[in-house]
Amino acid sequence: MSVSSAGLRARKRQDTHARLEEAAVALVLRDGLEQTTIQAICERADVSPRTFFNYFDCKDSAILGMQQPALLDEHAQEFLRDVVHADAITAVLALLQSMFDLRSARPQIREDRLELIRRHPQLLVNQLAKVTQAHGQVAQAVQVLLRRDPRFAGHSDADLADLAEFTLGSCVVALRIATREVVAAPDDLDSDHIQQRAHWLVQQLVKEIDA
Amino acid sequence: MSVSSAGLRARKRQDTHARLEEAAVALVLRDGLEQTTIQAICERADVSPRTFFNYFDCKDSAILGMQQPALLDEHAQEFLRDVVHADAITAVLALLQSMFDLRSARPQIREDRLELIRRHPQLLVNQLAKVTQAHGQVAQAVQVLLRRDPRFAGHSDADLADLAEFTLGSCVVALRIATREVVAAPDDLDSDHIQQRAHWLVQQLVKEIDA
DNA sequence: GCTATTGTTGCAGTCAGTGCAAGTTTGCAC
DNA sequence: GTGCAAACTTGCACTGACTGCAACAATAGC
Repeated sequence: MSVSSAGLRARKRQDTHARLEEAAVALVLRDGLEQTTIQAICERADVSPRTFFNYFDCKDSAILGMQQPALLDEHAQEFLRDVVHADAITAVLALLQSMFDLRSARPQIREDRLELIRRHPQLLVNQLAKVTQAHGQVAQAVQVLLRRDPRFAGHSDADLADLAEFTLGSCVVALRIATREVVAAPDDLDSDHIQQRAHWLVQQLVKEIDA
Repeated sequence: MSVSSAGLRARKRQDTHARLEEAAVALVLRDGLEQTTIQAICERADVSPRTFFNYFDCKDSAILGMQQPALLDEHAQEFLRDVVHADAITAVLALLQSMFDLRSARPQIREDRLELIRRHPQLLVNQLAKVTQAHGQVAQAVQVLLRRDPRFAGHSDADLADLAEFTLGSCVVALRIATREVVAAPDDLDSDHIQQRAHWLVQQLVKEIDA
């Protein structure tokens, strides 16, 4: 079962996907976020502008290599079904990192993406915001996770739903800030560092509340 | 100093502003969010489409009556400079509510807005997200607030900046969820209820972290 | 090879949002 | 009230994201 046995169609799809990602990253790095049009990306990737939207739902998704929203839902349910973590925060942070994994791409693309995040923090804000919006399916997966925790046994479904959404939202914010911070210091790029920093942020929040 | 003494120019501006808000709310309520175009809003408000952008930066802002982002910054600094609250979370929640005050409009508009939030939760997500993005000035105001708290005296500026942004982000999420929840139960519409609910969410988050 | 499925593309179109320049209205000082 | 400067409105032309549709091309599986 070598890679080439995956079928011609599937390989072409992967290839086009990769070319679009590469083109998006390279052009935005060279010309800037606003200056790069989808049309330009398509020319470089040698596909029709219309085809672009068969692979990504918007420009930002191509730049950061995010999957389509619908796929995020499935991924979330699958991920949280099995994994057992120390606490819900850790589990959700891990989920988010697995959705939006800066390590997954080829080294060159990865380095370029980090630079793009440095130059355009807005990218991270916009893309991570999508996780929150994604039909609430992700939040629902978190709710299932919380229900397994005996400390939340007494809560109503409505309370648990709100709390799940809030947990997800807060983790998104923490991960965004932590990523930006850690990315700014190139030597420290490490998913564990990002996670630690995000976790630290949540812990500090505790201190603000009961004064 | 009656209202009419405010100058003709200022009064006309207020009037146009109000007409645009009314038109946006009425049309979205009647036709739906996607179906309502800026052009239609302008026709109803009897102004040119080009003029719309002298008052709002996008469609959603008109629908919910949000001020321009630049004004939000000033407001935040002013608000947090004087007010002293029990804790930072409470202060930030109060700030956000003052920025985005569902009570401020005329009764009819207000009721319609609540219905629109019920029908299109996305409105709240998108608009409150802007607060986070607004040039970081709002986050900076929160940082000043945190620095006044002796419990955070030992932190570096970088830590404090991150923590301020995280605090702001979490409060935005909490307020969004709490607003949607409270708005869904029409009898309970009360800013205090929203604030209590948001505060409760943050408190619950604490319980998730140290398992 | 034949056929159903899947992917690509061009086309035509809607709509948000921007810059510019010309025209109009208001504020204000004299 | 005259005249000038500032603020506001408007039309125009434009860019660019994004969508639906229908024709065409390529692949998979038999």
